[in-house]
Amino acid sequence: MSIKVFDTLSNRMTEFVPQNEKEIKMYVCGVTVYDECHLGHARAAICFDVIRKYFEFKGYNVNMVVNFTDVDDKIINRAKLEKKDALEISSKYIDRYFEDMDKLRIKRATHYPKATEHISHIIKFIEGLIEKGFAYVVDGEVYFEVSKFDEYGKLSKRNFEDMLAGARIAVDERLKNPHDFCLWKAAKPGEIKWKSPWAEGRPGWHIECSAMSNHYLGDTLDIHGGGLDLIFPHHENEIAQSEARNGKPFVKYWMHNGLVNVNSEKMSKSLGNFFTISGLLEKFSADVIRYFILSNHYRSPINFTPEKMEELRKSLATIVKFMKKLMALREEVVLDAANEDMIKGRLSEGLKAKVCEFEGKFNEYMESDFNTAGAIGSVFQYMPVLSEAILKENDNKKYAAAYVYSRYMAYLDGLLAIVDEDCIKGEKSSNSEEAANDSGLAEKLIGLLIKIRAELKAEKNYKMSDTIRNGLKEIGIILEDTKQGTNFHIEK
RNA sequence: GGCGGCAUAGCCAAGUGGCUAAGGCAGAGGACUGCAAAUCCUUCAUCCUCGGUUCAACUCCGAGUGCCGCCUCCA
Repeated sequence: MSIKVFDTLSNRMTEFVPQNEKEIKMYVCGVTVYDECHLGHARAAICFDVIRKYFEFKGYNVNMVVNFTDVDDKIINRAKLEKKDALEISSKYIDRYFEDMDKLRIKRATHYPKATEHISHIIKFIEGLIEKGFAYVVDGEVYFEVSKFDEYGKLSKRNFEDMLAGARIAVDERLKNPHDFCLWKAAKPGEIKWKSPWAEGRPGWHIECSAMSNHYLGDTLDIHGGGLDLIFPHHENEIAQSEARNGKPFVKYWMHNGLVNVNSEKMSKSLGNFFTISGLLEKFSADVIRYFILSNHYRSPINFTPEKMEELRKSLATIVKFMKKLMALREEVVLDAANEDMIKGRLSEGLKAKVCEFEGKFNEYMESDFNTAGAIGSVFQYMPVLSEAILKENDNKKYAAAYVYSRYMAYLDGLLAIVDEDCIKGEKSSNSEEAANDSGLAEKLIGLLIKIRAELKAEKNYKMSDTIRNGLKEIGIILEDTKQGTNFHIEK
């Protein structure tokens, strides 16, 4: 089955066909590195991480480029404020970016180009635009002449009259048209600057993406991604620059992720409802944050509330418990390339058909414009179905469990990264018996209390045994009686 | 003012021109338990309003209402 993607330019769902059969050229707008990354950045990163991984899962080789805007007004302002060099600021936040993204289990892109490291490409690109008559020089600065590019507005679906009606742009008398945008900006005294055929200065915002995508991926990209809020003016301007210069379609498929709201309001610094990734990671695991993002369709707006996160945490715990159950059932059997045929040979056709059904459904959702929410739904749908099927396997239960475990993990860990295999293995040790052997003093004490309580229970002294259980609960230790004994876990 | 999007159970959230409208959380009932917890099983919607197209619409079209985003830097 082919993959269908929603393309912002044509405003339609279309079948995905890359230019080269097996290689995908993908460019996603990264961040301007003047501050910490927030939940909105996380959403874009997670969405395109999964999209990229899914293409790879389908056998494509993805050449993914994510840029850093490491010079612009905001960075310069911040540098002035902190009395530092602009590049000091940007490199600090680039480091922070990678810290956050690594924690969120974002697979590294193929390239992370920085604007400041491609000044010569940018200048060359601007020169090309001037030569072709799409750009003009004013006082050492260069502007793109929007009226020269007939298709300007095709991505954001606007025209000049509509845009002038909005009239919230400051009119610069030097410009031929108020919508002309800056390609090269002259430096003010003391600002970071580079030599150019015009005044000493720095590139405008939009030009870096055109120049760097061209440098790494060529004239036409298969996919260009970014947040919905970048459609205008950023992506509109990129199209104008790239198509004006190269005379070819810039992008085959434009993909835009929806924005994040907080308590139904737009998340923004001015409203103060702003969540940084590092701040969120103190309260919620990376798995839950990813699960939050992926349980909505990537193009829809998504609303963040702490209550919802709690709800999702419980929901995700259900999946984790299922995986732990499989882990126990499979005993020591681990499916790998060497034993896969042997294991499959032992399983009934019925079980294999159910797994196949699940995978078919999961993939059907993913192939339909990366519907992760639907795909996750199918994960839940098949948990009881597969549980039952495994129990029917009689002597081969452990092989059945190993098989299902490996199939589920391919999606949950490998693709969506909402369940961490290490976490499943690690949490196994919250068993009281193991805890008693543990060197931790607290755990030894809990083990002792559990032992005392077991004796009280044997004497039917429920009043005292409940006192112990309730007392532990008050300090966040939850006891659970099972046939094998009492387990405990610590409530976060 | 211009452009675009959304409206599905108590809440969150997929989806489809006709077949049982996924799934999660919460709730209800049951099993298990000394009682709990956890777990398992069962159960819980006719899809904003009004028109139209159609043999058939929640799904397509039109109007209305409501919410949201973009039009200025923004993932």
